[in-house]
Amino acid sequence: MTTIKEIAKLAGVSRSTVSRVINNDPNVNHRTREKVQSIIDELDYQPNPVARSLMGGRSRVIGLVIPMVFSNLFTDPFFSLLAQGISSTCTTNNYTLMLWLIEPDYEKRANSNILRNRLIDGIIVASNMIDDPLIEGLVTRKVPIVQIGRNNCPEVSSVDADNIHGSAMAVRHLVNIGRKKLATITGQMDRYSGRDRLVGFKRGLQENDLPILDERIAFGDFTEDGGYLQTKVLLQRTTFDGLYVASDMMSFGAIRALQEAGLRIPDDVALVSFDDIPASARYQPPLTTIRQPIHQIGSIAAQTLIDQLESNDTATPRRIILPTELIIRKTTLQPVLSG
Amino acid sequence: MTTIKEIAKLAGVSRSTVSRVINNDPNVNHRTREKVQSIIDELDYQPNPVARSLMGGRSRVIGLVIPMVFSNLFTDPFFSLLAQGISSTCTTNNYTLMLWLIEPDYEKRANSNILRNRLIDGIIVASNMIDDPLIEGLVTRKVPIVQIGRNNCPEVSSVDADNIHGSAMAVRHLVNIGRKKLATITGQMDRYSGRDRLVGFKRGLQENDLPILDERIAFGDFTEDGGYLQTKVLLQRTTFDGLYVASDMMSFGAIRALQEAGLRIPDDVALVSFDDIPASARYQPPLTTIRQPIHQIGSIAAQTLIDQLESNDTATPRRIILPTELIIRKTTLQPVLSG
DNA sequence: CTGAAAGCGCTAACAA
DNA sequence: TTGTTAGCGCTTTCAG
Repeated sequence: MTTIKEIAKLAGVSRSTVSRVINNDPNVNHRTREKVQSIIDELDYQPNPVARSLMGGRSRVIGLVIPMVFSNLFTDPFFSLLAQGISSTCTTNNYTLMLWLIEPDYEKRANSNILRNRLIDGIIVASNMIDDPLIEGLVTRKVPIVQIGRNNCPEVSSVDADNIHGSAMAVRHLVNIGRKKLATITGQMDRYSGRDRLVGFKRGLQENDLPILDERIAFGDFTEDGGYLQTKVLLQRTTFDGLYVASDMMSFGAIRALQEAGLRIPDDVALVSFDDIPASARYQPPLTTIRQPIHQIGSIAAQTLIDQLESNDTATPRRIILPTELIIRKTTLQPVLSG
Repeated sequence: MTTIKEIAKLAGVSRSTVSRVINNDPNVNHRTREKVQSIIDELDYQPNPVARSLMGGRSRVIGLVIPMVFSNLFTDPFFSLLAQGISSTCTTNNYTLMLWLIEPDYEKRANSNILRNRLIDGIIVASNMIDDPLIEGLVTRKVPIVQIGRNNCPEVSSVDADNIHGSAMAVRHLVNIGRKKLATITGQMDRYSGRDRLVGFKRGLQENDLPILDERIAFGDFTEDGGYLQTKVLLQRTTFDGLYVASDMMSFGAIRALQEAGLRIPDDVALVSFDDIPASARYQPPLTTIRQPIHQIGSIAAQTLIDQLESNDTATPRRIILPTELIIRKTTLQPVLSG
């Protein structure tokens, strides 16, 4: 492999000078710079990032941590889309990506590995856990960090979908098509995504002057089985003609439960769910969903981190919230125009 | 951060001795080893992989390269499952993962970055392109490599699903349920996965004494639109009561075309497709598929690479082929028992 | 403006 | 069995 030494020899200068050329140090003679540069170009030389980061300099490597809570990832392309968005931005900016997929069983070990890693310049953590110990550890060690999802650390940058407005939008849609008795199945309450989607549901009810009834709120866990179970609970406990489900996966279970109860969708119960995963695009009955821009979230997260690194300003956190989109798939009901 | 120097000082030995303890060099006194080890444990010290790899030693970092040909990855959890399998094995063996998702537009640039990377000990490439230039470059530079998918380089290790047998199995199933006029839609012929699935289809026909008719072979491209188009082509050109589609995504398009032609599935045309992506599990009509063990492929690929690295034997390639599974989802037809 | 020298954390060859 | 020394490729003082 070509090293700085060879370039120096060929150019007839010292290694320091070559280093200066590489790093755009202004203190280099015009002619010297050109000569060195031409040899660098000719040999297609690039400095060894490993040596650079050993110096404590920038390695141009950033980390991506995705906790694999439950096995959602098996069916949910969240990870693919996110990684794609991040990777794409990294490529554009000449960064490489270090990936950790954390399995619950190995969480502690993985976290300690990540914290001990000396290579990365910064890290993106896709965590929606409230008070994630990894985030706290990273903050303590002053690793530049961008979180995917919301957090309560004011010093941590974050990029998140607008769960609250998205959920309120779902309610608005159900009201628009004439539904008044709305129920919801939530995600876990120890995640911001779970909490915020419930907050949005309630806000949507308020905006439409509908009552918030505890009996119409069932607490799920973002899994298909959870959706099935909690729908049964709702059916026993209350009546409803509109159902907002906090994730597509749960809605698959919910639909099963509704159909078993002999209810037609959307005639008897209209449904909106959050996420818009690809499987929901082909689902029967047609699903109306709230789509989050996962790819975009990824690329913005990466860009945010890279900006912080390059500006050397990791102290000023940025908190970005991206809008969601209502995806209406053909329903058999005519929307009722309302105020 | 803790360094080997501090450990040495605290243990009252030289850095070399600490290094020997870390690397399990037998030439260390029992008592010395214990003492050093206890300090290492106490301080939760881990050697800096960056320094290690600068030495040309082992960094315990391996690369994972996934080319994002077309946008299949958006809907196909192939990537998630594969990454999961690989990541899991890495964690178990104390390796970390460097990820490159290669977008077609940036392929050359990304390849050159990968090739120039000095950090990784070895690399896993999920490429099904025939004569992939990246693979050739890596071989030239003697980077230890395991390919996901088949290849024609005898010196490269590979892990692949058994596309040939899987496809023959699909044919056998169609024959078992009484179909005799079988057609297929293939993948691209510049990929082994495309070729092998066609080979398997033909082999299946031969095994069942059915003729191989060119008019019943339509060349697709692993996309939904391709499946739709090629089914139209088949419908115009020939008749068939069984269709083997080389990927689930294509089968979604194929079903659309069949339904538009007024054909019932599986009554008029029975269908089997390769992959068994999650979306196909919920599809209507129920899909019968050939499932490839993607998660397992990933973890075996990682294990193969790590074994090669740790045994220092990167010269002896391993070629592993993993069996596929026929997933039958309720069809309305009774299987006919056959020899 | 340029070069010599030191050092990042670690391992490996050589001495003791 | 252990310590000393040199060096991986690079950047960064410090002299010149």
